[in-house]
Amino acid sequence: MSLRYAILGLLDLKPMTGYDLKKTFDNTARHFWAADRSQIYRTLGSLQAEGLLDEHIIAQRSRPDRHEYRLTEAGSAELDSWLRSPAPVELPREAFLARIYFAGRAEDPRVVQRLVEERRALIGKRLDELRELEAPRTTYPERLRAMTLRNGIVHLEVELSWLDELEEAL
Amino acid sequence: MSLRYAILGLLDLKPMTGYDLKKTFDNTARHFWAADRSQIYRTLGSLQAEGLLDEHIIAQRSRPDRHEYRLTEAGSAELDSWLRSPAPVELPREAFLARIYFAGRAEDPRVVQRLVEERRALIGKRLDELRELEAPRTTYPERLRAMTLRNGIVHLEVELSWLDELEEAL
DNA sequence: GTCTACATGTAACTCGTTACATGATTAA
DNA sequence: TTAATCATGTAACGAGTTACATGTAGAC
Repeated sequence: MSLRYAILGLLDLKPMTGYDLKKTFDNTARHFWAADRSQIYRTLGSLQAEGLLDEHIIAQRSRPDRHEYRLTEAGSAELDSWLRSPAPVELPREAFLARIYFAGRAEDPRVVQRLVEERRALIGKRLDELRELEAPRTTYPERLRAMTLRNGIVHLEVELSWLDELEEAL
Repeated sequence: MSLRYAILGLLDLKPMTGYDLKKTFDNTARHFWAADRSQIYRTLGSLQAEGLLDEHIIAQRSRPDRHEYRLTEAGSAELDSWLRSPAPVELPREAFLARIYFAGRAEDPRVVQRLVEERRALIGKRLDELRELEAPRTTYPERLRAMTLRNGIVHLEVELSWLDELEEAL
């Protein structure tokens, strides 16, 4: 359950509302974590119930109130201990590779060709998106964040060259 | 829900029991799909209820009966239509990258160093495991399957070189 | 007049994980 | 005698998705 920690981490950078968090995930953290709005609100509720976040409500005219959250001391300690704990092994679940693995039963090679073309377009689009996220890398935290983006980029690049290899191998 | 289709795909290659499927996922499909035993049994039940699988029970002496499943016509058609349908976009959830992204708040650089070392060991081990799965690539279906393995290998390799880059960048 | 941004959430469902439960055979 | 392999599953929980529900302000 890393969404908890991703939220703590983002709120450590800057106090925010659920709405702001959703935008931040979509805009600047999308290369390593996808978060659903409904799950963000739910998780904010439980983090607050555990005393890891403080909420304060800011009234606005002609707009819904902002419910802004910030880390408590306990939240900050929880984030630290997570950072120092070993990262769990991720288990692969790649629906695209699953299709390729089983595509041999379709004798028509166009089945694979279509999958490959769709994939190439999708990956290319993602690559463009990530390249637009380029951020400064002067301070240490900035360099770390930039390197996670670099991670996404190198994986997408290698995926594209693997797609070329796949087409040649057929 | 691709586990359904991964199971249909594997049973198309060869009729099997839940137990056999678990071994097959762990031994030969682990580079693209991780499957849990309890979920395999549950999914076999629902696929059979939908008429996509036939079960036949083989009695054994001094061992539990084998419940062997094979594709029905409907199951075979379902697998085909999945192969031809566009693959959904995968949403990233990388707990390791999340740690790196937020690790800047720990001023001690050893926090990152330890994460990197653990990661390098883990990725290296996975790479060795995948390299041992090397399979024939003479027929068309074999070549496709071999290429999915190749996909796992190139991603692990690029991850290792990114780890080097990360250490240098700090 | 239509779309986007702002801002909140709940309910129901599906998918995946962990823990529980059983028991014989064979190889080291 | 201990561990691995064979073989079945259920119950409860946790994580993630989809659909539902509401309303204003400002830009084009």
